[in-house]
Amino acid sequence: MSKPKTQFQVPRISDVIASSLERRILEGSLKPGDRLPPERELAIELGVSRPSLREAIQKLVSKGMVQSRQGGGTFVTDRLESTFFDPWHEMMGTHPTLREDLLEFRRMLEGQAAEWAAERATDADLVRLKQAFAAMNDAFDADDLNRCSSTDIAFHQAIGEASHNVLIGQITAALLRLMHDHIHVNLGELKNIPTAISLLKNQHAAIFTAICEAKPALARTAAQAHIDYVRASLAESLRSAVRRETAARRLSSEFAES
Amino acid sequence: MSKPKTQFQVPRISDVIASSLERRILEGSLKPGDRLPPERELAIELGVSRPSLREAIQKLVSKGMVQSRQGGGTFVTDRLESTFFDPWHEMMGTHPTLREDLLEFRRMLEGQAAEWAAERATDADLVRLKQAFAAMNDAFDADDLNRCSSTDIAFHQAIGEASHNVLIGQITAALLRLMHDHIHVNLGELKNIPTAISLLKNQHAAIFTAICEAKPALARTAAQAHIDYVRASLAESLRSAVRRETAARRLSSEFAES
DNA sequence: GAAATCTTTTTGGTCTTACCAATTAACCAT
DNA sequence: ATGGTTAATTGGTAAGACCAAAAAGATTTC
Repeated sequence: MSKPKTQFQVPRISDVIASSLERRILEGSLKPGDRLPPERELAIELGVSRPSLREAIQKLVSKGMVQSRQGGGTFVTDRLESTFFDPWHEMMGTHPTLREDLLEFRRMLEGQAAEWAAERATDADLVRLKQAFAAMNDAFDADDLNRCSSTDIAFHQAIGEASHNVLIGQITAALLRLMHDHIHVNLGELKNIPTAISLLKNQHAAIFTAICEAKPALARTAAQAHIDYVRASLAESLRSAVRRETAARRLSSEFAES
Repeated sequence: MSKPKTQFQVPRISDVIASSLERRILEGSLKPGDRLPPERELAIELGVSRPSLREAIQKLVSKGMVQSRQGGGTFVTDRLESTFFDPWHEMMGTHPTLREDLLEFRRMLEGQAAEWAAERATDADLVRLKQAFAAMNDAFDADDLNRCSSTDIAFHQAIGEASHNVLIGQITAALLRLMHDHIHVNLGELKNIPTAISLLKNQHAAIFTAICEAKPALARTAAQAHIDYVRASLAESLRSAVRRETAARRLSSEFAES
């Protein structure tokens, strides 16, 4: 009857699974929008039965971290975006100063991300970074605007993940998603400047090598210089565009292309 | 006509069961401390299979509304210390690294906020900052833990707004909201250290005067030193707390690490 | 007779298997 | 190519069995 012994609550296996998946999501290995492997595969991979895996998944569903559609799959919901950044999509269009704030914030965020990435990146991080870097260079060479913006985002996000700070990773991802189409437009503007492409490539390469060679201070200044250049070019590009008063037409036509 | 589109997500049966049980608990039909019927009986009574019932129960477990003991039964959580709702809250407790990441991120964020605030604060900003600063000092003197945490948040948020960057302001606010009760707990811990209160007041004062006197570099280092102190004190406080922990607690935290 | 110990029953925890339902991809006919 | 039908994929549910821990009951021991 008496049970004064401190009973170790043996962890439920569904709790272990839930924590494992939770950690994958937080660390970015499972990104918002991603689809989880099918339950049957995942159960085998984790070495547990499907009912146990389902219990774990239902825990995450009740937390709002994933959503399941019968026949479709189970998807990671992006909590940060919905929590923090939902109202900002529209603000982006209406409030022009937000752009400047965003670039300013990115200068700090990505500078810090690059610095920490140079300090903490694992071999796996460097592999991912190298792939993203190569893909981005290919896209720039191929002159494909869509691929340029998407690979550019992937590259910066890889840096954010390599910084090994959950908040840096998540917020970088959210901001980049937020800016997706803006980056697209910005790159279109920058292409009017002849030397812009090669300059951008050099800046990206500088960040990349600084991280690979584990030089934090260099990585930070390189990342900040990159943002500084983008900001300056954008300002210049906007000024000239406004002067010629043809920006609107060209922009809309480019938009229609995509 | 052939097939009506399933616009509305067909409710999972586990969700229906969970809602049903939840309702019984909230209505008082199942009081805190009560034991639920055995899973097998309950499954028959509800007309569902046991795995489905278990999925529902695990949802409630993850919400902190019930607790299960193998061989014992499933009980309605007696005290409403559940802390359910925001999943980030829970992660804050279960994932120790998130705490560290958050403090690391705040060091960058609030350092930058203080720097920019020192550069850009308007007279109106300084007035608000002064009010928040005075209120915080009053609260600390009055030894009122609730007012301490709320005024502390207000002070830091005022700095965020004085930085005149929308993203800094918004994210600072979001993170502070997220940390609200943790700040509360942290302050409680820090109060065990005799000199902590006066040290915190000095640090806040240093940030405040640096911003008022428009010394950006000083403001930044002051803000970062503040976070550094909090982080160090917390780590020390946690270490001594862990030393007092029982074997069971230590085991469960190790489980959470894995 | 009371307490400690052992055995049985209860009860949650997990696995296996099977089948249903919705979605998606593949395929084929036009 | 296009559109519709079919097949494969994938989550949703059910049933049965076995294990492990806890509680209840029976037995032994003093």
